[in-house]
Formats: sequence, C-alpha cells, structure tokens
Amino acid sequence: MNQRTAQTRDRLLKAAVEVFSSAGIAGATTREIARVAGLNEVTLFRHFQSKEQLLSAVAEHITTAQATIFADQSEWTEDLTTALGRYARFHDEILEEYSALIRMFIGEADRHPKEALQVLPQYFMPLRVKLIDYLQSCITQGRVRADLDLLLAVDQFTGMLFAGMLRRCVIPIDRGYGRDRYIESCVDLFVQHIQARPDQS
Amino acid sequence: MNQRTAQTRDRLLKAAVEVFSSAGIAGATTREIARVAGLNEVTLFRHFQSKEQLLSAVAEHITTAQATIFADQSEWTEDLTTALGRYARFHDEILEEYSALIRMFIGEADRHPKEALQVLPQYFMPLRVKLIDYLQSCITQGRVRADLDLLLAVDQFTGMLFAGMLRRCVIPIDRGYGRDRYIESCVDLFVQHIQARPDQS
DNA sequence: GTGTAATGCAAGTAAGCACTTACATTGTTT
DNA sequence: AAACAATGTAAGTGCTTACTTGCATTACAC
Repeated sequence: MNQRTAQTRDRLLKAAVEVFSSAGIAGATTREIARVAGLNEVTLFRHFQSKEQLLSAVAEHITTAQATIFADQSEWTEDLTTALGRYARFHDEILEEYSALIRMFIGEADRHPKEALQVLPQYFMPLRVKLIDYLQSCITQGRVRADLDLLLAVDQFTGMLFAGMLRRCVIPIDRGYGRDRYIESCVDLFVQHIQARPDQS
Repeated sequence: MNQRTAQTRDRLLKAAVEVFSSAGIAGATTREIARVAGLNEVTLFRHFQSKEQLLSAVAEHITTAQATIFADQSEWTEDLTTALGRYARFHDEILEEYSALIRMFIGEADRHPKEALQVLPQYFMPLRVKLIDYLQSCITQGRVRADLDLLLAVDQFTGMLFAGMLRRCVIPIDRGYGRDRYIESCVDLFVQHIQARPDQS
C-alpha cells in the first residue's frame, strides 16, 4: 500500500516536472500532467491538494532527487586546462539536460520566487562548490594565483558557460563557432586568468 | 482620427509589454492589459484580432521602437579598460532595464519561438555589433591581438555580463561581491585576454 | 478469501478566459 | 453643426480550467 502510493506520487511528480518545463507553470494543466503520468486527474488531486501545492512538491522533489546526480566528477588529477575542460563539458551537459526546467524557472522567478529559489540553486551550487574546492586546492599548491577572488572568478567562468548554453537553446542561430570551440575557449581564457603570474598590479 | 488611434494602439502595446513581462504570456489576460492601458477590453480587440496577434504586434513594436535606444554610446575614445568599462556598465543597465521581458521570452522561447527570436536579438545584437566594430578597429590599431576570434570573445564577454545580471535578478542572494565589482572584474579579465601579447601558441 | 486503501470513471461545479454583439457616448474632421 | 470614426458600457457566449463528488474497480494486507 505504501509502496504503490509512493510510486504513483513519483510518477505524478516526474510528469509534473516534464509538463511544467515544457508548458510553463501557468500553461501546465492538471489534466495533461495526469495524462503524461498515465493516471487519472482525480488521482492527482488525491495526492496533492492543489496545483500550487503540486508545484511546491515538485520543488521539494527536485531538491531531494538531484542530490545524487553530481556524485561523480571524480578526480581532478590532470593539469588545469584538462581538468577544467572536463568540468566545463560536464557543467554544460548538466545545464543543457535540464535547460527547459531552468529556463522555465528563470522566466517564472518573479511569480514563483519560493520555488525558483529552491530549485535553481540546486542545479548550480553543487557544481559551483566542487569547482571552488578544486581551485582552492590549486591555490594552496601554487598552481593558481593566491590573490584571486575565487567566488567571483568562478561565477565569471560558469557565467560564460551558462550564457553559451542559453544562446544555443534560445537563439539557435549560427554564431561562427560551435559548442565545443566555445567551451574550450572559455577554459583557455579562464586558465590564463587564474594561473599563477609573476607580477600583478 | 489617425492620431488618436495610433495613440491608443501605442498605449495598448506598452501595457501589453508590461503585463506580458510580469505575468508571462499565458498568465497575461486581455482584461489586465486593457486595465493597465486605461482602456476598455473591447477596444483591445478592436485593435488586435486576438491575444496571439497582440503578441506579434508587441514583437513588431519592440523591433521598431528599440532601434533608437542604442543611438548614444558615442566615442570609445579612451583606453581599452575605460572604454570597455563604460560599455559593460551600459550593457548591464540596458539588460537589467528590460530584464523582466528578456527573462520572460527566455522562458517562453519554446512556446513562442517566432516572437522570442524576433525580440531577444533586438536587445543583444546592436550592443554586440557596436562592440565588435570597436574591437575590430582596435585590432587594426594593434591594441588588440590580431589572432583573436572576435565573435567568440565578444560572446564570452557579454555572456559573463548577462549571466551576472541574471543571477542578480533571479537569485538575489549575497555572493560576496557587488554588481560594480563583478562588472569591473569582467572588464579586467577580458582586457587581459584580448590585449596584444608578444607570444601566442 | 475478506477487508481496506488506492485508483479509475463519469459527471458536474464554479470561475476565469478570450472574444462577440448591440448600442450609447465621445472626440475629430470638415 | 453635421457626419463619422473611435471608444465606452453592458451583457453574454462558449470554452477551458482547477477542483469535487459518488460510486465502481482494482490491488494489497492479514
């Protein structure tokens, strides 16, 4: 009884994520969510009091479900450029995979700030923390400038990557360069910036 | 007769931009748009056949209206860092001013690709072109590396700025640095990257 | 197998939505 | 002042929506 209930609830939440992502929060209908879940609309309302509460539950669900996703991204053994290249491609893949949901919450952040603030950091913070930790260790090893503002630099780096992903998804026109070239170039630019330098003014 | 008609049409379009921006396209109601415009809902439907067509008209309206906004941004006379600093602050102001609309179209790009593709470039391309032109002239003057991929570099630079604006608007938490510091740091990073260097591999 | 909880099904409610119609009122043109 | 186009007002249509109710059906516990 508990097993099946949890399973149904999960199917509803997954369907809700899908429909919310593609249709927007206002555009998503409980009918469509139930249909995607392969369940009756009434069942949806038996599990969630309202569409609003379903949205909250979706935010909660993502919060607990995403925790496991970033488990890998293991070693960082290589040199700076290689390691950051791997990181950047991973970062880009993650964000592109959840692009629809992320963009939806960016658009609806004013109307649903609670859920947006709960969900969006979930996709950025873990990656951010890992990168900061790694670069911090690089600083102690002398491979990265000690006078670097880490938090700011990391936001610049991930900001470039994120904007690149957005451009690709939202305005898919030919920009004279491909995804891989862009990412690689971001890494080069960033490495140049953070590497230990003799002089600094 | 033509004067007043155009005026009401303009009020409706402005109100539509406002309501679409804050409520989203699906969440915006014709009633609310008319209310904001200070007009009757019926008048809205006398000017525009449908909500969809109003949206198209809004996209058109923005296309023609925004052309004048970027008239200034005049000289570029100063050194690289100063000029790019001015540019970056201007870029940031513009994007933040239209942040709600831009974010809305980012979220709705899948559902209304025609309008999104018509509107969004309107806010990025003019700024982009100006920067490219300026940097191109800097290249011929030898102040900027000749082997630079201009289009890519410009996208990296504006991408950093854009992501910074998004973070501020969507996830307004303390990041350990302020807006001005972020922008200034982006400029420094970019200048370091594009300045003429003796060696390059 | 029997009882119980979860789900399905059919129908319905009340509200909000885009959009319409008919007619009165206003403003502008000439 | 007369004529006409643009707006306001009021009412309404038909559709969709979130959400409900009552009852039949399924699955699982014991």
